[in-house]
Amino acid sequence: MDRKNISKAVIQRLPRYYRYLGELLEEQTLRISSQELSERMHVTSSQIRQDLNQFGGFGQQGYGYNVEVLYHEIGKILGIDRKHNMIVVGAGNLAQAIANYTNFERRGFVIRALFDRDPKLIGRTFRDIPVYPMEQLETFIRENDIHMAAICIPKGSAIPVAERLVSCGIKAIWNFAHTDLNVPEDVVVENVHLSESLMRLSYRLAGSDAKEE
Amino acid sequence: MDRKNISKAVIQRLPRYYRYLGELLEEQTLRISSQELSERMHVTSSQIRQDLNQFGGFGQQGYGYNVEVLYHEIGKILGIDRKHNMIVVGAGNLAQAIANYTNFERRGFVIRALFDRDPKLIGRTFRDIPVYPMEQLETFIRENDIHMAAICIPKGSAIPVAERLVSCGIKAIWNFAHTDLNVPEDVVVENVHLSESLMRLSYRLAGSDAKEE
DNA sequence: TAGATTGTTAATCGATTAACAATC
DNA sequence: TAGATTGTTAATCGATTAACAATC
Repeated sequence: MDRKNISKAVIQRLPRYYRYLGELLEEQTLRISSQELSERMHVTSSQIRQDLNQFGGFGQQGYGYNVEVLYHEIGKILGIDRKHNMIVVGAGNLAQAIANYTNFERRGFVIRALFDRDPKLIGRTFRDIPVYPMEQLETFIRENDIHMAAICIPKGSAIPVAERLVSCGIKAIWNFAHTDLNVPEDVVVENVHLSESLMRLSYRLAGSDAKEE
Repeated sequence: MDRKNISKAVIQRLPRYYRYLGELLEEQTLRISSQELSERMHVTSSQIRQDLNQFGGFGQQGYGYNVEVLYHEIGKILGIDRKHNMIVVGAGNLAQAIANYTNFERRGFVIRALFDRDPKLIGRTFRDIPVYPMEQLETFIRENDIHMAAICIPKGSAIPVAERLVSCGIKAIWNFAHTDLNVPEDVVVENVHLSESLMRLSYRLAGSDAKEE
């Protein structure tokens, strides 16, 4: 499957399909048509069929899609059919929130350690996940088959930390620091810029006020 | 200014412009051309000019843009020239992270209270922000001019909580629960679905592996 | 004035939707 | 077989980029 030409817009939507299919699975729904799913998700059925067909013909004419099959196929596409060993740089509130959230682990994302420079945090554990000093970052990554890292530290140190992560082979960075990272082509970065998200909300709030008047 | 026809793509980029202009301001840069800014931000200069012109002619031919003026203009557009009173529903790790992050307040987003149903959390404070019981939600919102709320609770209770928020006049919801909310037209929702963000990272990681081979 | 750079129109590119033949 | 619904092509719509006249 050549993923190079899958558009960003489709990838953006893929996890949402996965979530809705998971809900259908819990409701023990066996099959669903693009039409029914489109009503639930508030998107067009055309888009659903178009999106899914980027990856293969998962449906069946006259029947629709088998919920369980489609759920697992999308899971495979998203790479959550395998285990991902992760670390989190930073051990503050946000890092703790991520460490304590058990659902990531259910999806195959296993957090092996947190790293912080604060001596008060080093040695503590969250759900049995230990906090180590920053000095041990590289060694731990190399010795524990880690290939994903979350950055949950203030923006000032995020860029040098990203460089350290890249230098010891990390290929995917989940970046919560309020800055853009500059990484080599073969490293992927997913930014979660919360301030920007909040500003977009505030923009739209201002806009909806204006329209009311 | 008619905001109805501003495209989603532009709004998505607006806070990022704001961030870069803030950095330029800190560096005491007085003026910047769309060309220079495009190199810093890795977007086309054409897009920058096109985007900014949706809101007005902030630049000057032959000169470029005055950094300070543009910074404040975008701030106004984003609605961060005024104060927004917020509450956070939930007082767990994620809510604490949000409460402790002082930068939101610097942008005008003032968190007035957290709400939780856990008696162990009620009465605690984070940066002087108190945690109240869920029963006081409506009264507090009505009496303290709150018009934004963050939802940081498990998905099971997110939908009824959103309904309670809407019923007492909340017009903007920052939703961290892993579910979609169904709200009236005049209420805006900004979703932060962390699991989905992580899955997109994992998808791209898998894709970059494939390309290497 | 000459040079620089915006604002804006036109051209291109990509994404979404509509339509329908294929097929279960 | 008849009905339903996909997979896929074509049409539409929107967003990005290129180009350049306007203008500081």
